[in-house]
Amino acid sequence: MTARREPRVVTEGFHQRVFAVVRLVPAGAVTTYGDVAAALGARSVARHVGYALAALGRHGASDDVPWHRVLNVKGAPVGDTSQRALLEAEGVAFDGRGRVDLRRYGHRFERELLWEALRAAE
DNA sequence: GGTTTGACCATAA
DNA sequence: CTTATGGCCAAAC
Repeated sequence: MTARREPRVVTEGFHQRVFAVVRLVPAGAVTTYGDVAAALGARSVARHVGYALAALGRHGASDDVPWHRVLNVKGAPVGDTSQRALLEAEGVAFDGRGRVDLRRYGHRFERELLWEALRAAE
């Protein structure tokens, strides 16, 4: 019989869910592409998180999404240089190499809130 | 409608 | 530290 497909993470509402997760990150905290992906169920979709956020600019629906709080796993901003200024304005400190201490500023997603946000995004 | 390009991460050598 | 590879796409050209 045909092989059973395991549930995918990147489904039709993927972009919406990425945005919903990013919205949970409060000012003064940061997260990473990998963490967002993990919150959605699979770390390997980190790339797709990037794709979704890149698409965000095209769509112009980034009003509610604090995209600047998303860093790469090294704790460094990706892309726009204004990202650093935005974070510093929220009280996030950068080290000499332009990196953020993720252990200090990294946001921990709570399951309850995550559920709620994801459910609302559907 | 094929080819190109793009906000990434973990792992191995 | 660097380089290479694999991993669930989707929009623009």
